[in-house]
Amino acid sequence: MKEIFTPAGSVAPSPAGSVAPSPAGSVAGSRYPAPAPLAAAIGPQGSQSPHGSHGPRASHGKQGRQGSPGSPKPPLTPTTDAPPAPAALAAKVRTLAPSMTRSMQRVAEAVAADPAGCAALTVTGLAELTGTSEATVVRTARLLGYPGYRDLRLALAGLAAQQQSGRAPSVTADIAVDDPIADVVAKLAYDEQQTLADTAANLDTVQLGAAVAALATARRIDIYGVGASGLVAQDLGQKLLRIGLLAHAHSDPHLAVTNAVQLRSGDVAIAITHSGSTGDVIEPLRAAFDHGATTVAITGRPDGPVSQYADHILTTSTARESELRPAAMSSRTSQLLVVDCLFTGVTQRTYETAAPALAASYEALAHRHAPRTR
Amino acid sequence: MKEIFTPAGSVAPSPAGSVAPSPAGSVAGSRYPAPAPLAAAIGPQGSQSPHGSHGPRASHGKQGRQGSPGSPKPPLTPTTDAPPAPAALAAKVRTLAPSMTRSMQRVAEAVAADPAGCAALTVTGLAELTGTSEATVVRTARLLGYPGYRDLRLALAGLAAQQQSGRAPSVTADIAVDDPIADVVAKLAYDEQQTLADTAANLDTVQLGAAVAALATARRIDIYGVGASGLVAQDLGQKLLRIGLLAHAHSDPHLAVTNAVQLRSGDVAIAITHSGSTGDVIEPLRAAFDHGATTVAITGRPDGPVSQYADHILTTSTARESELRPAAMSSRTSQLLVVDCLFTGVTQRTYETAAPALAASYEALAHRHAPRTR
DNA sequence: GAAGGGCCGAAAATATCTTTCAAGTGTGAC
DNA sequence: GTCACACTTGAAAGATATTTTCGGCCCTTC
Repeated sequence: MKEIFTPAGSVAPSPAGSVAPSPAGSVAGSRYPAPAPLAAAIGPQGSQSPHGSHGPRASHGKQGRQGSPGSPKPPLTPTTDAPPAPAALAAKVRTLAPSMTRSMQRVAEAVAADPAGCAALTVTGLAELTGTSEATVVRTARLLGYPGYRDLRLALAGLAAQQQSGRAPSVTADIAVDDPIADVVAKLAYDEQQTLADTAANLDTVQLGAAVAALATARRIDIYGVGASGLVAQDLGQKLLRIGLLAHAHSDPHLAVTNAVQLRSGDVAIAITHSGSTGDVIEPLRAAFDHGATTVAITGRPDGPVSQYADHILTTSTARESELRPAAMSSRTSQLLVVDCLFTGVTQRTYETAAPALAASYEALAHRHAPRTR
Repeated sequence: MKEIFTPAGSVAPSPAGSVAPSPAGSVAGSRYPAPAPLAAAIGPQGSQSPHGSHGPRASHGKQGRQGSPGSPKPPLTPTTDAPPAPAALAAKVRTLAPSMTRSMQRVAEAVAADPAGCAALTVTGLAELTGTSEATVVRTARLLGYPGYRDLRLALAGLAAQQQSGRAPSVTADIAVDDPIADVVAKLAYDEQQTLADTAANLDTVQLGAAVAALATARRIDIYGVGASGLVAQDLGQKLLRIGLLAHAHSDPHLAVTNAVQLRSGDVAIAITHSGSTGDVIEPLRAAFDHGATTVAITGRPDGPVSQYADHILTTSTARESELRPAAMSSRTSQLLVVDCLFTGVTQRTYETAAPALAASYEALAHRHAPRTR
């Protein structure tokens, strides 16, 4: 049942077809036959939205009324320019201000000054705030080119979201001791995103491809890592085991070395070390290297000692660190991305055997979860 | 419900009086004190939700025992749906999807697939499009954390505007078996970045703060996790140990339970499980809960069984998954971010002791690195 | 100073959203 | 296999919000 959502993205393009099996879907369209050209032009998102299907942005059935030529009502609505106000709302307010009455100006002013705040208000609320009436608010919305206040409000919400997202990257500062917890979350997330981007940008895909090729055909795989990198090593080991490869992550340096000397050509050894100079990891890699195994280093210091014994070097990124943000944090993020790339690449290469293995391991775990609660 | 706007209205200082006097000229809105009060007014709207509809359902098994001592937060509802989602709506849909009914899933799917299009629809229109009823649409909006459909629609409009504004996450295609390795790297990195953003956006900072407070003063900390989550548990354990806390990550369920019964008030137990229903993790948490320890759950299913025994629930994000991108991958990324936040928060709180401890552990490792080659 | 035109807001009318309630549906117990 | 139960669902009633109507007031013009 959950799989409904996995393909959601792909199914999306045809909402009417996939989502609404019932013929009722057409009702909306039939009820509001032909939105006046004005409405079509006004639709805030209407122009870009690829979903022409539910075009019936059924705001009001009487839209057609406005289209009637020679409407008795004087030029309340300047049908001349009615483009949706995307972000140029403030400019539009200024442009149209002269043609506005006093009350309308008050409304327009409030809207331009605080889109986000106004978006949270109902027509009554905005009327009270500006000391005017609902009717005036609606008139202002019309003047600004929207069918009604409802649509203006929607546009306002969009504008507010844009504005807010614009000043999002203001949290790039370092984490301070007295940062509120919300800032900590934002900064950590931002930093890790940055680390990921850096890593992806700097990762040598040729080296990666070579490492993947070696892993895919390896008879046996040993992975070395200690400390924080040890967990990454175990993560990789777990993953490779799941797709049927004979992988083992060593955290004990002595055992790692004694196992490394068993390796030979056709085997693969992977060392994970951020500093590139962790003796406990280099030693087993060297042993493996000397015995003819293909060796891979995942390190943040490609110029470090570990590279001497590595056939393929995968570079992880080094983010700025601080007292409240130890290097282990970003290096781990970076290493895990590399590990994921390795795993995915190998899975691709060995899809015939990996897919069933993955399915089997998933199956095997199912019974360990208590029955769903819903 | 009308009282929502009363604050806004009353806060606005004598609307007619202050706003009216100057009829002419500049549209400058500096005069309006509106922004702050208005923005503030949005908050209550969400949390205050007049109808305690969620309340009865999720009566978690906490017998009156509230959070840890010194927890600064008032007795708020234990449910996590406090904030009106910003832009992480797709993630929220994924997280909550399993707990939805079929009809609600259809609605959620439509919303996630085409925010812009749905924002243009009334509740009736969306109901017809998805072949459901208005009631279902409203229920879905509630489940997603909004007071009603109206607010969901507003958020949708904002989301649509953001997407269109540029940073459109267009290339969200799934990883295919025949993707070149460079694409794999790019897609994985992008997905993980997305996961981080989602997690950060949906993380309940109140719960997080409470968990941090509990950890900072804990006499002893036990962490439970198996499988992929086991590595995350160990990561957290390692980190906390480094700043001088008595933390231990258990991967053996039996030992975990036998240790859990040793815990008592003032201790903290943390369970990490993506599914929220991993028996091997729930059992020790329950034992700890029953013995009076403060319990924390880090899970992707806040409505899962594990939450019954959790004083504080930290929700991780659920990214879309596929054959080449197992759930374990994104859940791990998300969990690690939460863990990092916990760690950093605790470090802040215990800076006096944590800083020297960190320095000492760094020092202790120095000699294990071979001399740099640079 | 009076007449006319247009702005404005109160309230009615309409649309939209929310809640209630009873029927339908699947599930598990016996 | 049948029954009872709980849950889901949509239709319709009820509440709110938006739009329209209409008449009073102010300002301009002669």
